[in-house]
Amino acid sequence: MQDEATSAPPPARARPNLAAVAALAGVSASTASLAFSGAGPVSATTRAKVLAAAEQLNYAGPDPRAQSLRRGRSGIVGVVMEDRLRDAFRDPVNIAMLDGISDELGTASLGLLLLTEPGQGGVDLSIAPMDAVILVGCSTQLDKAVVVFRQRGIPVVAIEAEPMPDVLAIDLDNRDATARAARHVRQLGHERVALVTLPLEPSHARGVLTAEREAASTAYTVRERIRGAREVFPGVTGVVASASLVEEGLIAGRELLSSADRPTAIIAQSDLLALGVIRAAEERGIRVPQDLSVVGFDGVRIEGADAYELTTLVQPSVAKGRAAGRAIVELLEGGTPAPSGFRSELRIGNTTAAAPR
Amino acid sequence: MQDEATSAPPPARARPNLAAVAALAGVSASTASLAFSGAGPVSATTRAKVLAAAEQLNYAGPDPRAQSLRRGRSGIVGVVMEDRLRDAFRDPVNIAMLDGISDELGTASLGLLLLTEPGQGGVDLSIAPMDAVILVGCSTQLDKAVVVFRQRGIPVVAIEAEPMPDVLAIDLDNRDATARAARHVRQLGHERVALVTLPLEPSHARGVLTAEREAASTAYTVRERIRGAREVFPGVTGVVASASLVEEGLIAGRELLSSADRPTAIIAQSDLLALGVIRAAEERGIRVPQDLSVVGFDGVRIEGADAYELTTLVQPSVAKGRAAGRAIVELLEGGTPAPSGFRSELRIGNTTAAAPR
DNA sequence: AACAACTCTCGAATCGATTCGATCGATTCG
DNA sequence: CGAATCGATCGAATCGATTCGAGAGTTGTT
Repeated sequence: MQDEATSAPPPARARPNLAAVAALAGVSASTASLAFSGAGPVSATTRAKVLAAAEQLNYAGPDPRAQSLRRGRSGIVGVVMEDRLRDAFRDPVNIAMLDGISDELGTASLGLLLLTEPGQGGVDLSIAPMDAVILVGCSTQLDKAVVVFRQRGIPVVAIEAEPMPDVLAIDLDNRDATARAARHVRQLGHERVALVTLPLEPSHARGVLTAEREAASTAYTVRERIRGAREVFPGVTGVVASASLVEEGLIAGRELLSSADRPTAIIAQSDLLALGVIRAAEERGIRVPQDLSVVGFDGVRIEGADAYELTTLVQPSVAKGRAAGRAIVELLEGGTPAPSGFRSELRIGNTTAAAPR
Repeated sequence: MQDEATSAPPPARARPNLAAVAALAGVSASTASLAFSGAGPVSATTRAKVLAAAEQLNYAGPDPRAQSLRRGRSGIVGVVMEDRLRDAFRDPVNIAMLDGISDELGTASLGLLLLTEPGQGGVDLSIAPMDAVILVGCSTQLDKAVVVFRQRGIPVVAIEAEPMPDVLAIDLDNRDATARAARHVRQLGHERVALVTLPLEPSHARGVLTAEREAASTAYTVRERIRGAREVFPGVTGVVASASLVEEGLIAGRELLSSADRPTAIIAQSDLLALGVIRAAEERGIRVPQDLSVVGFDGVRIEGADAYELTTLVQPSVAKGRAAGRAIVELLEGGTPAPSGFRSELRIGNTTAAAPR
């Protein structure tokens, strides 16, 4: 690299392109393209010539980037998760959903680009070459990004998000389901009830669930579930966890169970949190369900929770993901899929019982 | 859509492009480009004019697909996982690694395209517009894909894979670490030892670990760990699990512990498998560690394993991922990062003890 | 006043492929 | 035997931006 620029730069063996292959094969670029894509009549001999030339030049096939531009499709679907990956993937419910998504996308030969909400230093959401986007439990903070998607004509599907114009919703009965669980608890005679919620803010701050925080929050699912609980226990409140983890449920449980008139029932917004609460109870010698009833959400199987069969709301996570993936595929094919809503089912286990007197 | 093709097709309001914006702003396309990218001197007034025109036309900014082609970069890094996502993400060790990867990639504004091995109906590995690829614990089945990557000049980093030319290796001391664990077991006086391995084949078939299967396998990590165990217990064998799951460890454990002269120590290839083995022991009233010693691999924290502190090989998963991500970034910047190797550390817990006599 | 230096803008080439319509021979049909 | 048909191939336009070198206009120096 230190010699002067000579008139003829060293061959530098640039990567071959379709034109080079075509030239070597003695055909036009259009024919060579046809030979690779198979979209058009090409004689067997010509195709063979082209492939031979490609081999000779060490050509790997049409450049995906150029194809993207020309076809206006990159074959990539963005999946935007609210949390840091490390948090999101720790909850089996998210994995199940992602699995559903990837299943459907894979069938349609679409790649899955993992993205996290902006402000976290990740990729600028609007800069990636995506054909469509799936928003997973995202806050309304994404408004700006959604506007860009709309401008670009990129279809957007949102799983459990605040309804937005031009965004196809895949919803879950968060509110109603929680209300059903709450009614179950009330029928058992509980009156002192507390919540353990998922994070309310992007900062994932722990702490008491205050009216201000609640009002300021943009976390749709969390608020819906709180509302559901309030339908049955109007003034109910509780604490906010910083992630859906057993460890976090433990911390929340300790806080709730340390007070003098501790609750007799705790409604947690995920099974992991619920399990943590149970651990906190065990620590203090509080028996579940005799002294404390605990309700979860999700209906995932958790290793190590063998002693209990959690009373929880079983949600169809994989189906949810699958519906989102399916919707994306239909949208990309020009169809107009209908929004869908999924129902959770209250599964009564052995972690809820009549209130102690 | 049913009317005849008229001479003048309806305006159809095509999405605006940079040229349209430039025209409206009364500047050239090149100037408009500069105004957006900021890579060149543009007067404030001109920039304002361009941005105003963009707003008026509802232009969302330069098309990422076109940028990819022109720049020769898409900003996307593929991460190829061996398993179905549902399996891969169930093991915290993989999540941790992915977290390390995404951390480094995010810092460099690179997107993370999740891919699975071919033959699973997913995206054709060589068809996605990627700038680089990370292979995670992949079998040598990927040879063909790697060839294509090389032809395309796409750098490849492989985590715990069979060494391949032109592929940067991020390695773990699987063999040596397992040997160390095995020595620990031998020092405790164990002689009847069995293995519970991770899947040997892409089919993820369960069953006995036979010499034939082993020889035919392309699962590098699994074989290395087996070899490590053999350094200490030359003829040792065992059973193959179909995934890294507690449930699978349970199945494997049942099989191993049902035989008349059951092993006094079991070396499992993951902590999840080890925990499953312990559960199998509990089922049969076999005490750990008094009657049975169990060793794991990974050093992950597992919910529900509180009763035991697993003797295991703690591996730096996040660091491994981070190293891979870092290497990718360097490679894309034209650097030549060195391959790296990570060491696992034997952490002795309370699941191993002197062999029963 | 002439020249250098600097700032801003533009034209044209380029990235690598796809695709539509036209062309050209060869075959088939009436 | 002329015309219609069909298959194979090619040319040229297009996708949407980036970038290099050149040119125009302005300011500063001696």
